[in-house]
Amino acid sequence: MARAGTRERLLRATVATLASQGYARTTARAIAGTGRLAPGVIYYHFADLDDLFAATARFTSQARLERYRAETEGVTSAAELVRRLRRLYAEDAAEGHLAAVQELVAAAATSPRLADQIRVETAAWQDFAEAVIQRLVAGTPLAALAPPRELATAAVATYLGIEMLSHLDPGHAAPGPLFAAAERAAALFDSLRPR
Amino acid sequence: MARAGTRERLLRATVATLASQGYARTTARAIAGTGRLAPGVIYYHFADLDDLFAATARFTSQARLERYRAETEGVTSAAELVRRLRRLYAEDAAEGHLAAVQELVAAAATSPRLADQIRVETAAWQDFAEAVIQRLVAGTPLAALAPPRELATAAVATYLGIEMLSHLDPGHAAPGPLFAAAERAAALFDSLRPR
Amino acid sequence: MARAGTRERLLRATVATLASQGYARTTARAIAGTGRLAPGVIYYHFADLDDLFAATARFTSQARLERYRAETEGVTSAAELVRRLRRLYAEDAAEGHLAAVQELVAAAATSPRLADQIRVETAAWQDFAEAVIQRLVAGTPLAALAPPRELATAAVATYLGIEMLSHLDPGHAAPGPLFAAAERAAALFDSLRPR
Amino acid sequence: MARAGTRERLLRATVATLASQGYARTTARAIAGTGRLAPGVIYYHFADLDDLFAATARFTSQARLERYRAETEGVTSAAELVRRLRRLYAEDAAEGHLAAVQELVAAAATSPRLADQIRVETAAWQDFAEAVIQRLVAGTPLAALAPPRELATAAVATYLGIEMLSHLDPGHAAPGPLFAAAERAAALFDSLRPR
DNA sequence: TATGAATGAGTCTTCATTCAT
DNA sequence: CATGAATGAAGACTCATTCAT
Repeated sequence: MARAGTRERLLRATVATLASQGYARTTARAIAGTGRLAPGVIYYHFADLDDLFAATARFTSQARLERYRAETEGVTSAAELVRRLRRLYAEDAAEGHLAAVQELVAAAATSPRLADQIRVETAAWQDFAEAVIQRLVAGTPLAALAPPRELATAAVATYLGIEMLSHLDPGHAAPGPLFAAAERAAALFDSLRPR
Repeated sequence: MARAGTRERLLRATVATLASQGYARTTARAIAGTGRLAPGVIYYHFADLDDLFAATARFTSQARLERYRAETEGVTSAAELVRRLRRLYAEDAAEGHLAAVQELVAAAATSPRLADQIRVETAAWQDFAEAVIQRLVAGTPLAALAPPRELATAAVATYLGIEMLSHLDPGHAAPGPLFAAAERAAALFDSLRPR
Repeated sequence: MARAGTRERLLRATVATLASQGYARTTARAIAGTGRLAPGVIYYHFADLDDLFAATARFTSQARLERYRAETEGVTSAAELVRRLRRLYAEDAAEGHLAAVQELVAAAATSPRLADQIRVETAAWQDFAEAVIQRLVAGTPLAALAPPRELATAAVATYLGIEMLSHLDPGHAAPGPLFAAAERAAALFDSLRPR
Repeated sequence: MARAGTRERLLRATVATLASQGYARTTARAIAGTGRLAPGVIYYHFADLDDLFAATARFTSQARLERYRAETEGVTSAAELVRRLRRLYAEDAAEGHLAAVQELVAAAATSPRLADQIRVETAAWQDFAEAVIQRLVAGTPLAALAPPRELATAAVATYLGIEMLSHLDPGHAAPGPLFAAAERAAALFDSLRPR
């Protein structure tokens, strides 16, 4: 029963378990429990846990990247961009996407296979960030002093780092003031920009 | 004499093992092996592994913070600051400090005790970053649009995020261009600053 | 048509898998894989794996015994007999018959059902061996000092034992010199025999 | 407690379990149960089950070979030799030595490591058998028609094969008549021998 | 204090078997 | 008849922790 879709159920269960329990407790049993499946199914669809983790990295990263692309398409104002990112970040936090990614990055320390997959995904995110930054910065003096590629790397790093910090905090209070400050800076940036 | 020595040997062995093997493989046996000690000793100096990890977080964080304070004392030029941070970051990478911290943060997902300790340590780092930023930004227009507390949070987040990214990369190539770009931006910032 | 075909394909696949992978790795999936069938079919033709193993023992034993009977029919010279056995043994080795039987005997330790079947088969082989020996020994002094029934048991035991030894040897070198020595002894025996 | 000797207890428990349950049921849990030990100890003394099996092959083979050497030392009469072997075989059967070896040989199909060890042991037994045969046959016409090395191989093969057959038989009746027939043949051989 | 053997719970993984299609 | 996804019970192995020495 529920023949089709088991694979995706496993992927979603893995994201949810990583986000709520952390990597060390994301065992085969825990994942199966979250998805209300028998532990054995995992090995019917994936070679081993490593394989499942790599597939999960790909799955969750691509789904979110799709969403980020759709939401930021055509945005040219920095302030508007920050507002959209704030909403997307809230979605990420709610769905556990960022928390899961962070755990996967930690798990990658033990698994070269997973590290490879995550490198591929972060590269896609850096490309995305670079394209967005390019759109904003083109024709401004900022372009000269801060090359888009490096800004993109810093942006992805900061995004991940903020999630790390906010997960240590029971109130998850960190991102709020940060986005607020970013919005003020973005508004200033927009006002200085030539049209 | 040997008493104090064993405790510290355990702490150093834990940092080294976390950095080289990752959290999941930092077992009691692995730590003891790194420090050339019997696994049993751990329980003479620490209540359990959780306790050892919390103590390690404190130990390595405070030692590095001490060093960062000493190296950045009295620096008022942004460019000089970036140059010093670059050297300190290289030290961190060599000693495995940042890698160990990153693994501890991941481990904190499973251990509230460890999460508490790490929250204390990151707060200390944010205070330090805030003080340094205050020194640089005081009396410049930047102070208005980017409040030092938020900048400090962003700085710590970025530092941790960069380590995450660079650990995924076999060549650990990420930080180089980033520091170079930061140095150029810092020089520009210095030139715009009133004396 | 396809009905009978599938059953026999399963039997052949079981022999091949036993010979190449050993009993412990002759799983339902492995057998199905060898025969390019779905694992589920096994249970349409056999009650369970035990039943399949018992049927395989019967199948391969009877097919080979048929062949041994045909090839040794009418042979009265010991030397000629050894030459024929040597060829038959080479066939067994090539087809994996003996290797499969050896694995089935080991598996019989766990399954009384299979042990029963194998006992039936080895009894048939001892009867065959006894008949052949009877033909050779009749009217010679050997008949007195070595009763055919015991010689037959020893012959079957040695055959199985040689296969065990030769399977341990990567070069499978054991049987060659043994058959050569047996041929010399058989020639001597023939020369001493009254006509 | 019982600090020393745990290793040997494991080896003896492995022999006993192999003999009574067969290879497929000689699990870590079963071995530990037989030796009244926790399953975990196995991995404190051996790398894995493969390692334990290889060590068991060596242990039981060498202990028995020692005994065979002592019991056959100085025996020059074939009839006396067969009588001694009969007693030794009865010991083997009682202690499960031969049954264990047979299961180990079957297990070797899956483990190259174990196959290597068993090859070493069977070689030692063939050397032993060759030396004994040499003593008996020296100076008789048999030496010419049946080279000792090949006779030794055949003897070891037959010994293993008899054990296989007798294990299939619930009454273990096979060896009795065989040894009786061998004794008669040996007496005849002795009477024909020059002194 | 220090050692290292021992324990037992828990992890990943495999596999015979069933069953909806 | 055939398929192949799903189940659940083991199995091998690891590891934090304890404890006699």
